[in-house]
Formats: sequence, structure tokens, C-alpha cells
Amino acid sequence: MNTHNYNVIYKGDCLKYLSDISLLPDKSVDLIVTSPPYADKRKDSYGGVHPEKYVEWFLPISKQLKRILKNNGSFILNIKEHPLNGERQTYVIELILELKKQGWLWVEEYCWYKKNSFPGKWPNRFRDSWERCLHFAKQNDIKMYQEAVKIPIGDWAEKRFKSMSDNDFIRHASGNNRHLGRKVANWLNKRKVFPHNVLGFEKEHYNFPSNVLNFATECSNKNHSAVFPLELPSWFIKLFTSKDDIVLDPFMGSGTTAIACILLERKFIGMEMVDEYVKEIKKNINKVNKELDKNIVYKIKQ
Amino acid sequence: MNTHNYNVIYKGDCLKYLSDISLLPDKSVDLIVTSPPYADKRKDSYGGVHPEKYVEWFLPISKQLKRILKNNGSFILNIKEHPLNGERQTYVIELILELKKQGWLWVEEYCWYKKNSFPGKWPNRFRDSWERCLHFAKQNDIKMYQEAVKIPIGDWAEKRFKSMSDNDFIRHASGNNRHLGRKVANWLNKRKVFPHNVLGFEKEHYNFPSNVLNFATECSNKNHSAVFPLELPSWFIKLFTSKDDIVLDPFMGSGTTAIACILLERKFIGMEMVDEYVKEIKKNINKVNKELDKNIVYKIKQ
DNA sequence: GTTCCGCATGAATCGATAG
DNA sequence: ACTATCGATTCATGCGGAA
Repeated sequence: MNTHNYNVIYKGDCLKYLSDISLLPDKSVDLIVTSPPYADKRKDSYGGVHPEKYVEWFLPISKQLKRILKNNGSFILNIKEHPLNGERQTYVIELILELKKQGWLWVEEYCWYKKNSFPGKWPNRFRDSWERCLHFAKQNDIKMYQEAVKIPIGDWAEKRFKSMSDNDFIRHASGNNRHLGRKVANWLNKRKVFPHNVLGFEKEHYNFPSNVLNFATECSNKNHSAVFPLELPSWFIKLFTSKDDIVLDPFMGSGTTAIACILLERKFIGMEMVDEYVKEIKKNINKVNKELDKNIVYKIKQ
Repeated sequence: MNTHNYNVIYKGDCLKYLSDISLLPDKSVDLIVTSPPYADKRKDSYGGVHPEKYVEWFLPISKQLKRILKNNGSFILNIKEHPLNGERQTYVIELILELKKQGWLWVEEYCWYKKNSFPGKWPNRFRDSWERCLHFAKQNDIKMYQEAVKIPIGDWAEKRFKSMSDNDFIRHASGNNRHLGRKVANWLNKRKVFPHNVLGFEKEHYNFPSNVLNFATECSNKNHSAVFPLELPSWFIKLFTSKDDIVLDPFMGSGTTAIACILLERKFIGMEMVDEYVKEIKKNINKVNKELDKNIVYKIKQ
């Protein structure tokens, strides 16, 4: 793929571009990560896809995605069905079955646990604080950089030391290494910083994560109705790609995936049909370029 | 339903008893909460149900459950599909679709987040730390006591719990019964099950929960080997029933649901086909009766 | 009477080896 | 070719003995 074909936003219906072999050749993309419009939601911006038409609307898109994805690549689909008439709708689980018929392997279902989800309760349910991140692949043997997403032992980041006594803390930190425990104890009294930066914290003090992801939702982004925090695509990008790999997001929204790619030094390709969002993407990329003193060249195409 | 028909464990295949109208009349049960054997798991004790036969195996059971459940009752199904040949199996989502065809409403999917899940990582996945708790109902308007499962508010509550010694807690939880030992404190699961009873906790310090439940699995607790932790059925029992309501668990295992019912003053009905587990249930109920100085009369029937 | 620490273990999963 | 068994891997938790 030549340099004209990445760091691009295509303006318009994604299916048109995804079907164009000259723009997106077979097996040319390392990761697809996207959060498509949910059925019957966001009517104002996307016109809304009817729940009963959702699967048939999505399948031609996923067919092209399968063509475009490299054989050892991954496809992450962030989605959650909303309740309708007191019931969870079934189009997502029907979609899983249809994607399998299309030849995709359903590798995993990650649970994105949104701690600060929108509050509320209803007569037969509480607030919905998790979404599905469905992981599909073309073959069993996929690229996966598990070391890249290791987390501090004992989930410190989440607790932020608040609930842990110093003794507990030292015990977690040291394991059977008493010397380190003391070091950490000393450090504890001086500064409270994110543990990645702590002297004496090496790789062996990190654990692998699980299939439950704990990222907060972003509340500040009012211009795009799908809240997709930077951490979410970032996590999957780190897990499934390496530097300069190519990441595709056919429903870019306000460009979170593109921003994540810039920050992580990956190439992005995106589609977005709503003018307002495309403007938003430009604004966001320019802002990142400026603030990080980067000069990522990108194009908007139509 | 007369008193002979509750606080009973039926020994044998649950479908036999579930089909008996004289034992389990129509619309006679307030809540069904169960964790059936997962496909191809627990082969030693249950023989294992093949993934491809799972749905057809379960449907006759769920048909009877629908007959037995009160119209405003709930059915909670705890299950998780395991990977096979690198893919998540599909029998659970197929089961959801079939249960809907059977007339069930799929109200909600609760996510049980098990922080202490079995460790491990593999070439294409991390460890599985969540299970589905599928909520089905017969009608839109269901019984739901949302106040009963309110949870302590954030940091304040955590600090409060941490600063409270086990002894304080046991005293509060047990009232004036000094014979309650440490083991019983664990049974009651001091910090999670009954926070309402703790001195200093008033209503304004509680929030409503979400559809993500955070309970640890019980791993090396030899006092009662439970497949699901006491908190899990307890939470749903508090949420969907009131005192003296009737709770059914067609796959009792070691009797966790029965224990939860005794602690929460509900009536239980259960089935279990493995002799070893039935013995375990008896042992566990007797122990609770003794340690809590209760005298719950129950019967094992065959 | 406490607190601390060692250690076993749990509805796990994969890939290699054996029958 | 297909199934069965086994070893290596991995971590939060609670029990029980030690300090």
C-alpha cells in the first residue's frame, strides 16, 4: 500500500470505499476497530438502522472487512444492544452467528466495564454499565502483543492506593522479594504517582489483564453521540498491532481511533459519512499535531 | 403450596420433578436462579452435555420452568460458554434466541465480574473473568426490590469497611449470638452480603448498582465448595423476592441457593442428581442451622 | 489476642503426546 | 483422523500456623 492510501479519512458511506479494491486491497490492514451506530439510536445523525434490518445492513460491510484484513489480523466490534419494550434486543447475538457463517472466527467477547456509566434505574433494570467488544479473526493464529498491555500488580491503577494499607501495598509489591518491598515503602511516603514511573518497577511487577476492561467513558465529548474513550481503541491497537501497522475504522465518528493511532505511531484509515463529524476529526487531529508538536500528514477524501 | 412442598431437595434428574404438576404447580415459584452444568464441563459428575446438544437438552427444562414461575417472577441463568478450537462456542446465544421463541422475555444480561478468575494467558486470549447472568421473565411487569441491593457509596464506604475490624463486624452481623465463629463470618461474607446491617450505614449512603456484579469466586474455602459464591444467588434473591417467597434451583450443586435462602429467610426448592452433592447440601444446611442457631426443617426426596 | 506470611487451589486453556 | 490425557502456564483469595 502506498503512502497515499493511509492516514486518510474517506467522507461518505463506508461501504462504497470498502468495496474499492484499488483503495483498500486484499489483506492490507492489520486491525479493524470500530463502534458502529447502534440500531435505532442516533437517528439524528445516522438516520438510524432499524433493529430488524441491522444484520442485513452490516453483513456486506463485514464481508469487505474480511477481504481487507490481513490473515493474522483482528477485527474488534464494540457494540451493545439497547432495551426495547423491556427486553434486550437480539440483533447483536444474531450478528455474531451470521458473521461466523461469513467465515469469521468468534475468538472472544471482551467486556468493557464502564465504571462511570450514565446513572439511572428503571422498573425492571439498573443502569447499563458494560458493552461488548467482540473479537473476530480470520484464522486461529493471530498477531497478539500481550506484553504491550500488561497492568500493574493487584490493579493498583484502579485503586489508586486509596483503600490499601501500606502493609498490604508492600506485600503486593514485594511478593517474596523483601528488599523491593522496603524500597516501595520508602517511595510511598514521598510521592503518590502512577506506579509505572516508580523506581524498581520492572516488567516482572506487571500482570496480564483479563477479558474485562475497565475504562471510564468520556463525558466531555458532546459533539459525537457515540462515546468511545481514547483508551478503548488504544488498548486494542497496542494489543494487536506494532509500530507503523495500519488500523481501519469504518465508522470514525469524532476520530478517536485516528487520534489513538497518531499517539501510538500507527497508520489510520477511516470513513465517516456525517459532515459535522468529519470537521470534528480534522479539528481533533490538528489539535493533537499541535499539542504534541507532531506533523502527521493526513487527507480527507471524497 | 402446602408446607410439604418447599424446603425440599429432590434427588435425581430435575426434568422428572419439574414435570410433576402435583409437586410443582403452575405459577407457584417467585424466582428461579440456577447455574446449570456448562456444555462439556463437569463431565465426571454430570456426564457432560455436548455443546451441539445443549440447546435441545435445555429447552424441555425451561418449558417447565416457565410453567412453574409466577407471572411476575424472574428466571436467572448463570452460564458462560468456553472456547473450543480457539473460538467461543455459540450455544449460549443460540439458547437465548430459542428461549425467546419459547415465550420468555430476555430482560437483561448481567455481567458477573470475577476478579479472581482462574489465571492464565494463551496465544489468542487472556483469562476469562466474567460470566453471563441472563435475566428472563414471563411479562414486562415484574417484581423487583431495587432498594434491597443498594450499595455503599464509593470511597467513603470503602474506608469505613477497612477501618472496621472483623470483630466489630461479626458482632454487628450476629447480634448477641457469641457462638458465631470466624467461619460463619465468612459465610456471611462480612463486607459484601449484609452491609445494610452494619452500624453507621444509613440509607443516604447507598446508591443503586448497575448490571455489572463484582463478586469473588470462592476458591480455597473448604467449608463449603460452592460453584457460585453465596453472594451471587443472594443478590438476585434480595432483588427479586421478599421474605418467605419461594426460590427454585433445578441444579443445586452443593446447595448455595438453599443456604442463601435460609440466611435471607426465603423458602427453597431444589433438584440435584449427583449423590455426592446431595450429601454436601445436607451437610451445609445442617451446619448453617447449627451455627446460626436456626431450625430450618427440610426434606430430601427421591 | 493480633497480625503476618506461606501455600494450596479454582466450572481454565492450549498444544503436544499417546492410544 | 479423531479423542483422551498431561504438563506448563498463571493469579486472587482464604486458611492455618508462625511470629
